[in-house]
Amino acid sequence: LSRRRSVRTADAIQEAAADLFYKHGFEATSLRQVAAKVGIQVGSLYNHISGKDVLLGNIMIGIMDDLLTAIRSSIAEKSEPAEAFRAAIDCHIRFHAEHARDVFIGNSELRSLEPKALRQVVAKRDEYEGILRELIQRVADEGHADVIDVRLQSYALMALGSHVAVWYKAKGPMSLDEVVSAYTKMIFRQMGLVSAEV
Amino acid sequence: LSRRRSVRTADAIQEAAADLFYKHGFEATSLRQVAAKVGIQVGSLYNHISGKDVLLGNIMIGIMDDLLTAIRSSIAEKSEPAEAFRAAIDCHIRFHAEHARDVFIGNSELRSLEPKALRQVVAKRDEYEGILRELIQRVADEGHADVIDVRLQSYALMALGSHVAVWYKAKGPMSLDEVVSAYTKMIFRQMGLVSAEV
Amino acid sequence: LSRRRSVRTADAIQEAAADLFYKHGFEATSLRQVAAKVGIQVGSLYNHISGKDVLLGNIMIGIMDDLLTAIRSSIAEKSEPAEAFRAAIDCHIRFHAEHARDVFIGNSELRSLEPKALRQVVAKRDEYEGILRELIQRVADEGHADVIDVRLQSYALMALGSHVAVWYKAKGPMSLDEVVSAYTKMIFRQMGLVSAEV
Amino acid sequence: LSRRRSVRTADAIQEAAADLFYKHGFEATSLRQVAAKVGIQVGSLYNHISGKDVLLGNIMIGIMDDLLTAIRSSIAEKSEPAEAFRAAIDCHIRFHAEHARDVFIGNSELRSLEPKALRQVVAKRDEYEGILRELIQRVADEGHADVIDVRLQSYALMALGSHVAVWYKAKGPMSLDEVVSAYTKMIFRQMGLVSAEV
DNA sequence: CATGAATGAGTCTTCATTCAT
DNA sequence: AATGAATGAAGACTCATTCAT
Repeated sequence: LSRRRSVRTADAIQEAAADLFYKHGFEATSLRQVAAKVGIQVGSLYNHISGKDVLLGNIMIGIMDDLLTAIRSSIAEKSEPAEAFRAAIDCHIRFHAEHARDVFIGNSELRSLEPKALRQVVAKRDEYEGILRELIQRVADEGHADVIDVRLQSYALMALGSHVAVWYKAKGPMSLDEVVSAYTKMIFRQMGLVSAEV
Repeated sequence: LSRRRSVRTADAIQEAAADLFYKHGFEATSLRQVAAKVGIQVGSLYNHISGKDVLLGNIMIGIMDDLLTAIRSSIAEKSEPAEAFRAAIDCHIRFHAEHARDVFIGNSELRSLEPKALRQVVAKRDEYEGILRELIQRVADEGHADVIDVRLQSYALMALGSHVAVWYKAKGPMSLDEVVSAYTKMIFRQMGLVSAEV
Repeated sequence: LSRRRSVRTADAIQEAAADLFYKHGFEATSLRQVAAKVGIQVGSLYNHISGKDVLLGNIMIGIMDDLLTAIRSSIAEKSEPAEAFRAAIDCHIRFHAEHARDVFIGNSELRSLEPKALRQVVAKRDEYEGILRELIQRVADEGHADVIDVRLQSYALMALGSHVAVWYKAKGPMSLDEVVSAYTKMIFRQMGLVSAEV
Repeated sequence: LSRRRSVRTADAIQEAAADLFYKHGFEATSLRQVAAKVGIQVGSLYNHISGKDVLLGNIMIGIMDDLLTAIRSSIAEKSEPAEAFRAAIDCHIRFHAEHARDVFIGNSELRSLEPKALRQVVAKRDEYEGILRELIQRVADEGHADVIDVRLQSYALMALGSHVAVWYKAKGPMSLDEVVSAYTKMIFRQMGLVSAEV
């Protein structure tokens, strides 16, 4: 059926657009480039998307959904706060390293979003940060950690994630596991948590 | 003298452009907007700049120079590694918090730079990171710190700086001194440095 | 039968197109709008029409045919010139008032017709005006009227018809009968005809 | 100075646009055509106009202003109602015959106007009709005329004007004076006015 | 120095039309 | 018959840049 083909084209458009938005930025990317990358004419794009803004919006919302899904499932069955926190950090660093492109777009193209999509994305972003913050709080409440400032601590976590996405390369000198392990130690220390405990 | 006026106009253009690049991004900013903000016509811009790219290049190089000057003078007369490191962190966080606009541009518009300017900016950026890394290394060598990975540690520092620039507001709930102090503590812990020692 | 359904769809397309051409004009109406109004997809239109121009041509030719049929049957069995003329005016005003949409399209979209259809429509239009002109001439020849200029008089008649179509609303303050009666009087006076005579 | 040149270009654009809107209609006219007719590039148009709609709006408002100015000055110093009415009709027919292009645009492109310009044009149009209607009313009040319906009578006048614009050609068989004289007689008769009286 | 008209390439988007399913 | 993806041309409009005044 052509139904499948259509879906494939729509996906290809999102993929191509994400690649180009990553490389050149949303504003600097023309739909001509997107169409060329997909292998269709510019006008044909409009059989699958309703406009350039919406395309960006969908991509960014999709990214945030993936991120939320990942973090939620990572902590799903951990009842111990410290255990959940460790799992969350693992997921957090790993996701950012493995989805560098998407993470970068998610961080840098917020200002190109139309108001409505912006609100949605910001809401999801707040939700994500809320999850991290609650985990930090719970670890602190349990008495295992000596958190200086929960808000700042969550910011620091977000910062590390975004930054890993910038420099980490799969073919670089450190394996992803090593990176995750090193960052985990650093974060634990930051919070006055003794790594061994967890 | 009209010489002065000219200089003032040229500066006003850089200021206006930086504001707009920050708010809307380089690609999304038109020289018409810049001219309007300065209060002149588009054509008149070309009496002061030679093109849009060069304008961006100058802004970014200027930012990097300011940053380098700041960090250098902060550690100028500190002979003790730990003392110098503490001063550098203080400067690093403070600069990023106080120059949010410039820092943001410096991080997000690299890809809009023409090759030549890009090389210059990247060189300065590498230089800056080199300074941080050397400080970390020296502190580690002295034996006061237990650094997990020097490179990662410098990355983490850079990440925190960029991120502070995003969220810190002069009128927010924390004073700049408090922010600096908290971040300093967190970084010291990360490195296994006992704050009290320094 | 699907034969009937097909005819019904074809008619619905003409109806929808006429509505839209009336409201927005031929050039400003897209086939997408037409299809949407009918409740089918754009591509499906081409099972019933062969193109946008032809659609317009058919509509306009249909309108002219209706008009010609109406005027002819209105004067069919009137042998007295004055009687026939009165009947024709009645029909003329009434038709224009009752078919405002079609009349408006017929007047305003001539320039959007392709040459061939244009010739056809203009021929029918000339034919219609010829009928009016002949009636005027006959009334004048009979000596009952004092026509200043037959051509101008026929133009005036055409003008009134087109204009009635613009302002007359079925739910307005005057009934159609009143409008017809008033216009008839005015035209008779214009021609120096005493209304009572006829 | 270039000031004059600029004004001339701006005028040339309005002229060219009016010609093309007349010939092909607003929707069917592209700014490319307008620019080509003026002898500049499409983009250059935007140094003089702010958009296609505004261009149309300015043209139509200009037309209505001209028409209002003409009718007002035609009746300026006539104190006798019948005399003023005769002068108004003269002006009305003459203006419509001599400004066929503008009148046609004024009548046919109302639906292409943006709401704001539409309101302005409709207001001016109402004002014009109001003037005609008041003249008719005054003639009727004076007792010289037997007007069947003032509103209809004013409509009829408007209709004749629009229609004259359609068929009258300066090089046609009738001189403009003859046309005006014939129409005047016809209108007087319509209103039961004895031409000789005035 | 400032102006503003002109340029020409480029932007997103819409459209009538075709065609395989 | 109906669908919907694809096409290619065209639309209005914006932009960085140039240059005569």
